[in-house]
Amino acid sequence: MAEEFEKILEKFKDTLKANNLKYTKQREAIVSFIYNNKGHFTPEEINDALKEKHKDMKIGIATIYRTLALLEESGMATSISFDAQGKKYEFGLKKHHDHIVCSKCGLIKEFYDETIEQKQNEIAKKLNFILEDHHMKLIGICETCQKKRGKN
Amino acid sequence: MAEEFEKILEKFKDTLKANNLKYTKQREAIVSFIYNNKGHFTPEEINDALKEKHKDMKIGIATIYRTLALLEESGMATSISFDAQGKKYEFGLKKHHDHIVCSKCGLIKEFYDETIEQKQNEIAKKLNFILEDHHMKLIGICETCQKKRGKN
DNA sequence: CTGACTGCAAAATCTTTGCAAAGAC
DNA sequence: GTCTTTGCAAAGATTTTGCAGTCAG
Repeated sequence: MAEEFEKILEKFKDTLKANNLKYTKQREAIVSFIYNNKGHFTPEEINDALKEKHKDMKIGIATIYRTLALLEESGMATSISFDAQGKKYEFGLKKHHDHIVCSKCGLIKEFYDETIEQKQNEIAKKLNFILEDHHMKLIGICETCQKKRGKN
Repeated sequence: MAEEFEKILEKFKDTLKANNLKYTKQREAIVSFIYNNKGHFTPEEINDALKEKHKDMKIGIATIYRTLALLEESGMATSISFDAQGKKYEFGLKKHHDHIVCSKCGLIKEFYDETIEQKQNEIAKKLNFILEDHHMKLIGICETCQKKRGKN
């Protein structure tokens, strides 16, 4: 696992170098945070977490946005808005997966289904699209919220 | 088709009545626009279109937002953000469907696939969620953009 | 009439940008 | 040294809210 992160970092450095960009503490911290906290964050959450974690390092929300945009452009992270209002994104370095979100508590779980992936390809072909990517989000009520129903 | 719209309007009026809300020109115009222009709009696009279409009627962006929220709450319309940055929503009164979006020109096509729908139910069950809804978005390059590749 | 609705403009959010200082190479 | 990055604060963009007048029931 540790070596996987090394590979990620290498790829990140290569991308930077290839584009005449610089490797900075802040950028490393952001990539590292995203990698090590596989989850779903808003830019602000990342900002707060890094401020907390690296008290010595200066970090600003603008840098988060800029780095996130950079990562997304280079395909190393993806953003998905889970809620039209809430503006919650996912930035992840993981391999492909889809999401199911609890409409009560916001819990997000991930899954992967081969059948669906194949079907998606068929559909794209039928509609004459070259498929590049996809996002799927299921919305439901999670186990916990089913039990304590009546609340929220 | 015309009678379908009548039914929609009836349902809308019923919902309003049931909640002690009023049936106004503005609300009708918005519902009507959404119904008759089955497509994908930003609130601002709806606002502009209505200003253009009903020059006599006053309409403000706040009303659009308020009505859209109302429609969404009552399940008569849904919003999906197609782009984390772009904040583009869909508000539709149609029956369920999913989307494929062209990454070059933004063209949106719709589709429906029974196999995927079934799989989604299975997945939700396996993860102990009660499935309520889902959104799926495929991203690719449409036929037109494939032909004029090199551009953007 | 009464209470909900509307437009407007101001406020609240969220994201991007300009700029001078700091840092990577 | 040179050119990119950074943080900050200001600017933009998007969405929500407060309010007094207007309108539906």
